[in-house]
Amino acid sequence: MARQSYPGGMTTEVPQDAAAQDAEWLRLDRQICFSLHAASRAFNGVYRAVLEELGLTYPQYLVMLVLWEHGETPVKKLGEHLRLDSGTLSPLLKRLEAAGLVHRERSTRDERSVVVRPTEQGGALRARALRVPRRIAAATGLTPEEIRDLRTLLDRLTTALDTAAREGVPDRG
Amino acid sequence: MARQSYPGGMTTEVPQDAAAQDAEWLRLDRQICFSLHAASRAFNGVYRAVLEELGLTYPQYLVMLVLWEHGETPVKKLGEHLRLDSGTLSPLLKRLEAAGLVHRERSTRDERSVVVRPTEQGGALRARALRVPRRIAAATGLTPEEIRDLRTLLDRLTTALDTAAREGVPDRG
DNA sequence: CGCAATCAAGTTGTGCACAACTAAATGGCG
DNA sequence: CGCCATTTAGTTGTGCACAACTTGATTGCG
Repeated sequence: MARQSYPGGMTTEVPQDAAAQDAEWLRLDRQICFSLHAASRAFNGVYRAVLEELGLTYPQYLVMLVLWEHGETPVKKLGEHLRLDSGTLSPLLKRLEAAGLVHRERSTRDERSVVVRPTEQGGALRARALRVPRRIAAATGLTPEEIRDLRTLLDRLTTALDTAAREGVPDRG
Repeated sequence: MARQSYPGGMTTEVPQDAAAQDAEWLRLDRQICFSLHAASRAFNGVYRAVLEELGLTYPQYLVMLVLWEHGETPVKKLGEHLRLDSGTLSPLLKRLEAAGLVHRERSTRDERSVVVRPTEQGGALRARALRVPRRIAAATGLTPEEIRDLRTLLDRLTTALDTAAREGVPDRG
């Protein structure tokens, strides 16, 4: 997995003309950075438009998707599903609760835990959300196969990146 | 481009058992949503770790990449390159200026425009940034071919999504 | 010319992401 | 039992994204 060959036939071994190669890498990095960043925000923008009529933001929609699929869920579990910590979830859930879509209640079995469940209104929203995914898929202009490929690639990417982040990113291969 | 067939052999024509299909789509949407959202944040996390020693955030790095490649650039142009508006760029540039990395000056030719250029210190930072892309690429665990494929897919995605966002996302195909 | 439309940057307000921290409950161990 | 490490939510502070708005400069047209 390590030791791959790269653009100029270069390997992760110490190259001879590192400076010139580095400059080229900087250009490539700019491109991939931009692509990913732009795609992420473009996706966000389409979801924003589609979710507007539901009164949900994109992260709020993700939370509701989990609740619709699994029902009553502790904040901790929500965080694991979504890879979000309480610093993000607490205020988000507070807003969902203020909107009357979810109910939060401290567990009696373990009073550290807070259990979140959709309210009746929150459950009813699912019916209106059902047509969202089709519209998003249409907006991507990708075939189902391409969507699947993209997802596979993204999941591999996430796993690798998370591992790298945990173990530290080496300066040289 | 429109009118694609989907999972159950369904087309964008009015389907017969829309409800059951919709429920399945909701599950798929949860998956692709999560994948993209997670990948985006995982990428961000790795950049955060690598850029920490440069004292840059990820968006600040993107700005510096543009400035290193093109030199003196008006805020407007920066925004076009990065697809960011002044509401994001103004405070970001203010922080970069406070850090001594860029200089901002109102153009004398057109006093609406503000021109940004790297300071000497900002230019010097490029040397230290040169090794960043290699480390990121290593962290992805992807081959150069896969990186290229990913970029192609992401660019197509962004174009399609931006078009859909501009033209409005249809409820039914 | 004079004025309305346009344009660039900046400001304000809302929401998300995340690091660092606090507070309270729990569980294990001497 | 009593104490401490761990766990779970929540809070605080910083920075980004974006919509809506303000301000001031420029442009174009009657």
